[in-house]
Amino acid sequence: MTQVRKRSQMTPKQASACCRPIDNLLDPELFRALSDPTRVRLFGCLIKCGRACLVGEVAECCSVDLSVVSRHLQLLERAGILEVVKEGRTVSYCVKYGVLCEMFRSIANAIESSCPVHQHAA
Amino acid sequence: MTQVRKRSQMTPKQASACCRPIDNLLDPELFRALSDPTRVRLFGCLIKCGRACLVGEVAECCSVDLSVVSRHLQLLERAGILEVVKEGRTVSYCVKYGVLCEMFRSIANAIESSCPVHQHAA
DNA sequence: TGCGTACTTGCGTCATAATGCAAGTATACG
DNA sequence: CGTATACTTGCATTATGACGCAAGTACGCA
Repeated sequence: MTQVRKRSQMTPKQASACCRPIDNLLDPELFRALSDPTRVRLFGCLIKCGRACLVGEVAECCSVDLSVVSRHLQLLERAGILEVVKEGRTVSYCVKYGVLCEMFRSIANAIESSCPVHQHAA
Repeated sequence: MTQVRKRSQMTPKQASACCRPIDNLLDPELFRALSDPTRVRLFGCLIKCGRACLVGEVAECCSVDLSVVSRHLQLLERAGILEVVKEGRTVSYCVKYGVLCEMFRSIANAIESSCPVHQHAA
């Protein structure tokens, strides 16, 4: 019996070697961007606002310094979940709704497809 | 016109005051658990393995000390995404697939329902 | 061209967190 | 009982990150 083991018999080390959809989806950088309460609060405001918002506007949601808000928004943009729009001396950020939805759905699907119970159903 | 503003006219501060499904879903603690590369690697192994794994087994996936792995797994368990099973002197962890799928799907749905384009369609 | 507005960046401080080693605990086994 | 196994915990070290203040930049406007 030299064939591929059933997944339930694999060691975690063996499992780590086999490539699955989940491998490219669990990005620590993305999760890190959402791991700070202040940042999540700002992000939540933007999501619910539903339009591009000025840095100064967003800063009103929180009691932290404007410079802190500026850096948080930059970080969320670098994480790929906010889009920045610079016009003259103003800077606006808006949520990349499509990217976010697709990302979270893909993660959910990938996890589901790795679930042993789901394998039975398939 | 003292009625509720259309969402596209809200300031982020006003938006922060109105309660949406997304409010209780973006949990910084959850994301923090997935914000460390080593932890994500261990978590990925468990997801792909599809069964309960011993701490020692999981440690083979990574080049870090066993004590570090032990602590990472404890943290993921406290975040609610791993389940711990203690039997005799062994300790196993397994992924809470259902919880994870539902969580990520809920986030995706909540974000989608806050998307202005989605509002048009509704 | 001088001033105000709207951010951004440099820097120091404080807090949190990742890691390894060594020691400790708890259970199984002979 | 004594010893090996399977972790867990204490502790020191080092790294990362959040924050505020102050200074800097970039643009618009009179």
